[in-house]
Amino acid sequence: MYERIRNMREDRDMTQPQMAEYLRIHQTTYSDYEIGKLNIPVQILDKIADLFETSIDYLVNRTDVEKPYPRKK
Amino acid sequence: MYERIRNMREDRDMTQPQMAEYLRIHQTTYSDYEIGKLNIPVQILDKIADLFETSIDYLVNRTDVEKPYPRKK
DNA sequence: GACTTTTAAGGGATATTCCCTTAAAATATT
DNA sequence: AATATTTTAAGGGAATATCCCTTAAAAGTC
Repeated sequence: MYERIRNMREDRDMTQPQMAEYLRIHQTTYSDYEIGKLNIPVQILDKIADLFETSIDYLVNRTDVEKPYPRKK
Repeated sequence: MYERIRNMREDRDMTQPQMAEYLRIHQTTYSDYEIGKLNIPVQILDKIADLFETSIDYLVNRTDVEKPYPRKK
């Protein structure tokens, strides 16, 4: 379901437990997100976009432009 | 909470019932979103970004660039 | 093939969601 | 400036979704 997030994670050689720790959630919850079993809350997408240096729009397949607009604040 | 969404809606002279109809949810649910009482699901943000011709990143205050990323597909 | 690492299924207590009714606030009309 | 109308938000509850736990299944290593 969220192929892009999975691919970007693997590109960075990160495991689901590592992602879960960064996001402060359980590994199985993270797995549920990647699979698309659960909706990913925007707060989580926000953190993942920061980590991968991209936009939420890219993560959720709204655009093919990977590079984010300048980060606010 | 989601000042930006509220402001963009008002800029377009749209009411909450109109937004709710477009999103196919109840007006009170939409109000809950704008106020920040409820988390806005990404599917809803997606539709709002389309309607306002901007990005999810802009809607949720990740960037100050209002114009949307090139739309996919 | 056993061992380790990584990912996903099953299941359940709890938290959240969404909508309903209704109230309050804002705006328009006379 | 009172009243009617429109717009927005509070309270509350049934239904749903979430998150995590345990455990199992894949995938990778020796």
